[in-house]
Amino acid sequence: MRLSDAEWKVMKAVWDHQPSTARQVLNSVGNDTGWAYSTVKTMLTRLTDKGALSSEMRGNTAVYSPRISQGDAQRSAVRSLLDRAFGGAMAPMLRFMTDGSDLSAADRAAIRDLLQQTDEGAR
Amino acid sequence: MRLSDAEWKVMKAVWDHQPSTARQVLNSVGNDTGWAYSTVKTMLTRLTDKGALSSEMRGNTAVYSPRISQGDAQRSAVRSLLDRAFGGAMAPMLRFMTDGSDLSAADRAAIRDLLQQTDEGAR
DNA sequence: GCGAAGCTATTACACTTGTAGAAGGCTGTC
DNA sequence: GACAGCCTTCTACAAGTGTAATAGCTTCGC
Repeated sequence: MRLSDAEWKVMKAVWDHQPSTARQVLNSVGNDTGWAYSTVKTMLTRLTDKGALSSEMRGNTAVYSPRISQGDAQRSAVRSLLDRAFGGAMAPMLRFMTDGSDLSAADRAAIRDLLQQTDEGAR
Repeated sequence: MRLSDAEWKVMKAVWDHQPSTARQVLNSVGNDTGWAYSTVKTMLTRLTDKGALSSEMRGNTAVYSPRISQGDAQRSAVRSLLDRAFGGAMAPMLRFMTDGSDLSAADRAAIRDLLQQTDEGAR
């Protein structure tokens, strides 16, 4: 399951608050994105068609629930980046995560040590 | 600089062998992709327009060189995934990399320990 | 019961991406 | 010097993405 940028934003809103109506999603992401209601609705429809969400009518209003977990989506996004940009090799990707990151210097040093061990182990 | 799937494949070929002609790129990726020559050429033109490659005519043949380093492209791809799918938080992303990965069990355990420290540090 | 407000479904349109064919220009070889 | 082969540039087209307007149905408050 491949999610586009806009789809990620919508999915996050639904993961955070399940189930959600279109209105609720708009309230959640609207400030950030400036989207129109109908934009959100289109996204929700497309995500439902893709199988990422399920929808159920409650009265005359559709409520949407995730059909895939955030964890699965994240896992497959990482996997896909790994394959696309790093030839599937985990270690080099970790290495890039340790530069200029949000981790503390100590954390970064620790990761770096870990990677060195990985390298030595592979040799 | 955002690279699409196909663009990544082309860029990797050029990074591996600089500078490269369209024919060389095709030889490098053609087996894998089954692309036509003109497909590669289109990609190279688009990448040049985007500023990811520079091109220079050598005789009647264009040779392409990277204008951005593989490292920079990787870094920005990681950054972008981090923002899109993990709200910019490094630790959760690392956590997903430690499940079902190519790293050895020992490596994964080590990363897990590291993350635990990160969590405690943040508390 | 009627109007406002909210909901749905349909349609649209520009841009990006993947993929390539076609037409026309050089060049090396016989 | 003509033809094969390789190169370039132009054009195309379907699918996916971002973004939304619009039209018509429902419902709640007065």
